[in-house]
Order: sequence, then C-alpha cells, then structure tokens
Amino acid sequence: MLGVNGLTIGEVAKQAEVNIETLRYYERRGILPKPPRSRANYRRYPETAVQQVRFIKRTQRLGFSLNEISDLLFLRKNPKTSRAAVKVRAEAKLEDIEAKIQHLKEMRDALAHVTALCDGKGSIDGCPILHAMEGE
Amino acid sequence: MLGVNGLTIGEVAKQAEVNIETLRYYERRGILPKPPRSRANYRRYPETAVQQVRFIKRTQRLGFSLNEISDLLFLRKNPKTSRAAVKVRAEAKLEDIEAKIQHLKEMRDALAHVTALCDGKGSIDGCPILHAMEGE
DNA sequence: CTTGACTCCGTACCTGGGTCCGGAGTGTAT
DNA sequence: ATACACTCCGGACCCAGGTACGGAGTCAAG
Repeated sequence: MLGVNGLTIGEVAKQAEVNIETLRYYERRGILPKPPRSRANYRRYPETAVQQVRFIKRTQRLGFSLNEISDLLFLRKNPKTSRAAVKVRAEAKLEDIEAKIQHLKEMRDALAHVTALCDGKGSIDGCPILHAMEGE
Repeated sequence: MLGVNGLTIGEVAKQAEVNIETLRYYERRGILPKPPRSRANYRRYPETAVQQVRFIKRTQRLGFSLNEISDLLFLRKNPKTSRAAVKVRAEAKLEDIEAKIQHLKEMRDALAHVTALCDGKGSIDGCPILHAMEGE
C-alpha cells in the first residue's frame, strides 16, 4: 500500500545511503522539497528524490556547504539564471579550497620544521618541540 | 592594588591577544591553570600566564586541538615523559594534516574538472556543472 | 489480534572553540 | 561620592551538519 506510489522515507534513506533523520533535516532546511503525504501522513517520495539526495551528497563532497547547495538549487529552479552564475560559484569554491590547502601546507611546514628539531631521545625536559612551541 | 602582584584577567587577555572569555574558557577546560584569587575573588595571574596562553595559541596554529594541547601539557607536567612521546604526537599530527591536504586536493581536482566543462555561456538549462553534479 | 518494523513529531543533544548576556560586586579617578 | 571601567558567575547562544529520544500512530504478516 505504502510503496505503491512513492517511496517511504526509509526506502529513500537506504537507496541514497543516508540516515532517515538526515532526510527530515534536509526537508526542514528547505534543501529537499516536501513530499506529498499518504492518508496516514507518511511521506511518499517520488523516485527522483533519491537522485536529489545523491546530488546533495555529491556536491557536499565537492566542498559546498548545505547553504551553498541551497543557493545552487535555487539558481537551478530559476530558468532565467545564466550558466555563468553557477560557474562563478564553482570558481569561488575552488579558490576557497585552494586557500585551505595553502593554509594547511603552511601548518604542515611549520610543524615539520619543529618536529625535525627532535631526535626523540631523552626526557621531556628541554624537549626541542615543546621549546619551539613556547618560544617566539 | 590589583596589578601590584599578579595580572588581572583583562591584562592577560590584552597581552596574549585573546578575549577575556577565552581565558575563562581555557580555565574551565583545565587547559590553563586556575590562578590564585584576590580578596575580592579576582583572578591574579602570574606573569607566566601570558606565555602559557601564547603557547596554546601557537600550538593551535600548528594544527592541534585543545584536547591535544591538554594532552601535551599533561605530558610536560610529568618529568618521566620521554621526548619520544612528544615526537610521536607531532608526527601523528603531521600525518593528519597531510591527509587533510590530500582530501582537499581530491576535492579541488574533482571540482576543477567539473568547472572546466562549462564555458559560462547560455542559460542554466543544461548547465554542464550542475549536470555533472547530478549524474554519476 | 498481536507482534515487530516502520513512521510521525518536536526537541534535545553532539563536537569544537569559543562568545555573549545580565545582574551584582569592586576598583579607581576625579 | 559618584561615575565609569573592570570583574565575577552560570548559562545561553553561535556555527555546521547532523543524530538521538520518546511517545504515539500505522502497516503487514502470521
């Protein structure tokens, strides 16, 4: 009866490999459209819902936040949007990611520098790593 | 009267360039030792407190979380600790950071790939970036 | 007709690193 | 002495992205 037309939330969750709670959360966030309800008030999702959730998850893996994904979905809904609008966002995100990489590389280099000071021998007293963290 | 022996929380905050609330937070977390109190129950920090806070901030900038910093401080307090214990943690953190960099690079490459598909011309309908996010 | 699995909802909780609030007490300069 | 800055405290709030809880209703099978 339930599955006849529309997927239950559990079915969508399983197929899209997310938690049921995640689907309800996305709905609250307005990032997943509210599906119609059965007589007993159960959500009955169209088949496309699974694809929509996968889109969200894939886009997240590209580094976009849920707010940014909302924004992208909003653009997509509006036929007057230009492709340039999407491209601008993609390029901005690329720069974000690049900046994070640079930041992590700086941390890595600084930490590698400090780590190299220590031969790992002796007691903690005078430990060159801690010393470097303490000093200027 | 107050400044005569010991720094007030505001003085430490200013010198260490952190918020007063941050100092109280670190104290709650047990990462900054509880200073003695004045008659009126005001914290009177020793001069070394500023250095301690700077240590925390510097170590954070190297990528350590406050929990990891607690752990490091705990090691430091114990004279039986070997330098190797510190070095092990530094190297583990280095690997953490390296893994984060790799992850971000994968995101960057995937996103760059997708972004390159689009010449930025035309309407959003059929946008190759969104199309790539939707498809497998 | 009962059992077990599923769903409903609102709300609270989680991690991490703080930041802010508000009322009360204190320190100090004029 | 009074104005103004500083400090005290517990608890609430912030960001993100969920996850968990618990009581009630519902569905399908035996």
